[in-house]
Amino acid sequence: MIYKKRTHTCGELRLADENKNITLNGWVSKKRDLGGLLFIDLRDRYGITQLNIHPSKKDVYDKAEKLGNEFVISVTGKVIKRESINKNIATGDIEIDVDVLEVLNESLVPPFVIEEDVKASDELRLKYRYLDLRRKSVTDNLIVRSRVYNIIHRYFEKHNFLEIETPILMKSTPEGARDYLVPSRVHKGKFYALPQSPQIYKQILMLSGIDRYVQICKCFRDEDLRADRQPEHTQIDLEMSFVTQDDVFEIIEGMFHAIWKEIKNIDLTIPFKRMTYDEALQTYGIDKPDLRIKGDVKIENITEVVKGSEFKVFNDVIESGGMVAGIKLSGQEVSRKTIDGLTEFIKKLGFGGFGYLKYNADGTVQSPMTKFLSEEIIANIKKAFNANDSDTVFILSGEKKKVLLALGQLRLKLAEDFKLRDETKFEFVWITDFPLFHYDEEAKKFESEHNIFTSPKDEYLKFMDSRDVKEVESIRANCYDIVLNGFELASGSIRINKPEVQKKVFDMIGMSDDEAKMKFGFMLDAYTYGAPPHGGAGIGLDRIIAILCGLKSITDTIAFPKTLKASSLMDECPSEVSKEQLDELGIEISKKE
RNA sequence: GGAGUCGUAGUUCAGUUGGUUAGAACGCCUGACUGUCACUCAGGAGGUCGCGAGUUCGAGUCUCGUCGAUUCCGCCA
Repeated sequence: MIYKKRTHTCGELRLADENKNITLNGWVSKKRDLGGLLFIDLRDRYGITQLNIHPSKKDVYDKAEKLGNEFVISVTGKVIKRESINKNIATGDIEIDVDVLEVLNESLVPPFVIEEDVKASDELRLKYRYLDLRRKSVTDNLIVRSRVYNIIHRYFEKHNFLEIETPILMKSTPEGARDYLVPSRVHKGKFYALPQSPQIYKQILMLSGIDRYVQICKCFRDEDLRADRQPEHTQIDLEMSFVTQDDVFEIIEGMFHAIWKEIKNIDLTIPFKRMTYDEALQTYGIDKPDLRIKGDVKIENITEVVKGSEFKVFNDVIESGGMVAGIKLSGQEVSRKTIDGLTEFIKKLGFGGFGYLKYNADGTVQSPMTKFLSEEIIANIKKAFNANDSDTVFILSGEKKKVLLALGQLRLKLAEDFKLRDETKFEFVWITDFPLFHYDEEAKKFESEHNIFTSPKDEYLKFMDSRDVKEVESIRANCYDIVLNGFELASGSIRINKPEVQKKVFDMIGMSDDEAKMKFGFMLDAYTYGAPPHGGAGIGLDRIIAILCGLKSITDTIAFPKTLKASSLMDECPSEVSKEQLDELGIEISKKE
């Protein structure tokens, strides 16, 4: 096909280009026919330029009148200054006085109008994703994503990392999430798994002396989805040898600094804040605290303060080893209606309700608990929270962890309802020292909190042979997360590199030698040939892009996302396959009852 | 696996207590219009009310099932 190729893009021309003879290629975005005078907005991914079709050029005008939206055209003409300028678009000072118009392709009427303020449902947008991607707001996300890839590649290259691809077809391991399986034709009845992450490969690369590895890779998990969970997501995967936790932190902090500098022109403060898991839980009631929340909205343990009160609810809880704790809301008007709403919220979390103390501006105290609590205790609670008049304190009592988690949720709810988040901030924080194991009451056994290669901190090695729940659950790991604005962005650990420690972990979670050998034999073998100390992390790229683009969901950071039922509405996958294909694989589909 | 919400014109939605011919806006088509940029104005076409049963004299509306989208819990790093 021969046509006039563009000399400029649709976002490029300015008043300085006046009188230039140029050619543009693009899509008809909008036609405004004033009868005799015809304007066309021509769109490409760079922007929009207005075309002016003058009736004196009859053949051009006749052609232009027949154009529909989304027709692909090539126009040649002169850049002229507009009579009435449009301040809303970058090219708004000029327009093109069109001399030649070629239709490169026609278009059906699109199922929805392609405009920034799109009215179509998500379902329709996904079905016609190619049309949705013509919208600037979606394209812009992909542009940010592309730039971030580029920054990452450059950053790790500069720091001497090797970018190494690991297999997409790998061995299925039943630990962690459910695997996506791929049947083998050559080995009928056997299956590959798609990687949940390249964890095992990257650790093996460390044994190979690769020393610094990075990869931007796809990870697959066949689990039920949520708004911000896709069946395949992208991870910045890295691993380093001869390092401590601090070395890993430094590299990752540098990466975030580089990304924020280049994309947002923001100088992030590094090193990031650090907080242990226990501190996060006790202060914020969650392992991914949102530190953008203004005011002193923290959890205070007031078990000791209310000891010896007349209040039976508190006394029962304290007697059974529980806790009384609360959070403070500063300087907000708390109405009866607010209390009712919050009570409803707390009930959903499995509590009967909560107590509250409203310290009024006039010095009086409003609370359903005044008749049970002495003036002294009420004053001491105020002191414990460092509360002022016009502050409100919400109090929960019960089993310790349950109270903390509920107050954590209440904190987020208050932040939402009273708009306490400073949306301009990027609050990074490392959460460290996670527990290594937890006891599963149902299965009656210990389970790994993180992946099974995470190393225990040296000072807890003494508990690795214990089976006392308290002792085992007290073991802390060389394990860390990066949390940004309440979202977990990255997770990693210093790995176990001594076979005898690894064996203790397997023992703890009840995995026999035979079982371990079957599942990870090759890996355990590898670790007997001189494994260097090493550690790393996996960083969620989709979520980083979502935050950089101000999106709530990761869907629009991905060119072709899937729905919550893991299907793609555009190409209609997954789909059935032919009997021949199944026969080749030796697979039969069992009939549903 | 469980719970909730939604599904009506090409699109986004309205549709009263179950009652005559299912409406609006945008889009689309036709016509008019020389400075629009959400152009304006006049006219027109366009419906398997997701699908399948049931209740009823009568179902877009009520019930059950099913499919799809979506939100949450379980699950998942």
